[in-house]
Formats: sequence, C-alpha cells, structure tokens
Amino acid sequence: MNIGEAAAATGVTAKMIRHYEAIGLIHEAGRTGSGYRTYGPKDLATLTFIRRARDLGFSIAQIRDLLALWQDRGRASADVKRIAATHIEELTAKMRQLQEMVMTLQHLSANCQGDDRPDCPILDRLATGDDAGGCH
Amino acid sequence: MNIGEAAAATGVTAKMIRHYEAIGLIHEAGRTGSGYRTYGPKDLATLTFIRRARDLGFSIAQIRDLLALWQDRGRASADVKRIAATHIEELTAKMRQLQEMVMTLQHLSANCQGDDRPDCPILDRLATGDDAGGCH
DNA sequence: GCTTGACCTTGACATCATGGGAAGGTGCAC
DNA sequence: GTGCACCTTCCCATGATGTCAAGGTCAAGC
Repeated sequence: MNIGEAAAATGVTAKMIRHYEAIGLIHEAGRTGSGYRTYGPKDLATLTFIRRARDLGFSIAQIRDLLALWQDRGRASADVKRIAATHIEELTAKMRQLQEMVMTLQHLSANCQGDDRPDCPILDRLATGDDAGGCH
Repeated sequence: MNIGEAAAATGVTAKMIRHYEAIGLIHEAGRTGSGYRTYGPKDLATLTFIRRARDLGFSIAQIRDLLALWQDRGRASADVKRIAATHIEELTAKMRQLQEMVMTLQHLSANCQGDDRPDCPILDRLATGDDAGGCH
C-alpha cells in the first residue's frame, strides 16, 4: 500500500503522513525499490489512531505520549487519564476565553444600532475602553 | 516617545509594533535623527485600539477593517456590526467544536479506571473508534 | 515500445500572530 | 569615557497544515 492509499484509508493526508515521519511521530515507512513509501495494517492503525487523537484536539506532543502508552502493554491507565485530564483543562480554558469574548461582543453588538449612522459602541469600546451600555 | 515606552503604554510589545508597521496595519512611525521610531498620542490610541481588538479575538484582517471604519467619519455602524457578527459566529463555531471534544473526552475519561492496569477506554476509542461505555 | 495521466519523491515557501536572538548603533547617567 | 539599557534590522522558530514546483515512476491504452 503506498502513501496515497494509506492517506485515503486513514483520513490523514499524504502530506501529513510524510510530516509525521519527518518529526519522528511515526516510524520511517518501508520503501519499494524505486523509493515509494509502503504501509501495512499496523501502520494504518497508527495513522488512524493519530487522526482520531487530532480530531479530539490533542497536540502532537500529547499524541506522541499517547502512542507510547498505547504501545506499552505494561502501561497504567492512570497515565492516559492524566493526559486526557490535562487536555480537557486546556480545552475548557480556551472555551472560557472564547465565551468571554463572545459575551462582550454580543453585549456591544446589542447596543449597536447597525444603521447608516457612524455612532457605534463597538468602536467606542475599542477606542476608549469604556462601555456605553455598561451594566455593572 | 520611543517604541519601548509606547509598548509599555499600550500593552503591545515593541516586537509587534514593528510587525504591525511592516505589514501596513499602522502607518510608518516617525523617526528621530538617529533612526529611533517615535510615537505620539494618536499612535498610542491606535495601538491601544488594536490591542483591545486582539483581546476580543479579532484577526489582523478584521482589525484592518475596523481601523478603517474607525477612521472613517462617514461610516455606517452596520458595517462594524457586521464584522462583529461574523466574528461572533466564528468564535461560537470554535466553541462548539471544543465543546464536542470536551464532552467526548469527559465521557471516555469517566469510564477509565485511572489505576495501574493497562485497560483504558480512551486508548480503545483512539485505536478502534469504538466506545466501550457507549450510551446511544 | 511509446505516450499519457495519475501518482510518487523532495524541497521550498505560506499561513497566523508571536517570540527569541544575534550583531551592531544610540542615549544617558555616573 | 565607560557601562547599561535601549534601539535598529534581519533571521529563525513555533504548530499543523496547505500549495506549488520540478522531477521520477507506474500502469494502462495504443
């Protein structure tokens, strides 16, 4: 199986497969006589694992650790759970940040007429830091 | 006022001030005879505006537009509101993504013993796509 | 056997906003 | 006149991914 087929089978682009190999996230693929990379079932499983982890937002560094644990039969599930917990915290922290931005923007937007006139509490807020429709 | 003072006064690093100038987000700063950049009150206001917009998660491209509107006395507040609305949508879309990740991870994590044993639904999910503690 | 088109190879560069550092010039206080 | 803090430009790095270019390879059709 060459890289294009592996990409189609796992949902990881050929480009990223090469990249993951270059940064040492996955082993170097086998090669045909003419230099084409070849992939077996084990490689596909690893790539699929990586894609699922990326879909859950894990960083490459975290995936590196997860892969190591996955391949370690003597692992403790506590180690995996800790990585997940850390990641959940990172995600919720980001969510809170976004939430704050959204709430501020919605508040400002609600006070903006959105008409032909130039007066705009959104710009006022950015320019002065003051909130015309302040509520506390 | 030179770049270091401007940075301290606005909360934008000197590095970023130079960068914003290089990409044309702000006008080229005046220079002293020896080449030091100089900043006046107007420049500080612009930089502060940019920092507040960044704090609200606006992209440089969006800030470019906001700055143009800010400096356009004939603007329609509707234009500003539209940019904000677009941005709110982007932010909420990201939040939804994060939310989904978090929910999945919390679910998997809840089913993980987190002890010395290797069995782990988190790894199982990444490896097989199956959910041991499936609920639907 | 030759052409064609799809695929592979490496490598360089772009994104986005930001940080780090090197090498050298400037300003000011002691 | 020395030292230190600041300034200048320029280059490189991040993280994950995309794009493009120039060239090699494979398989099918003629």
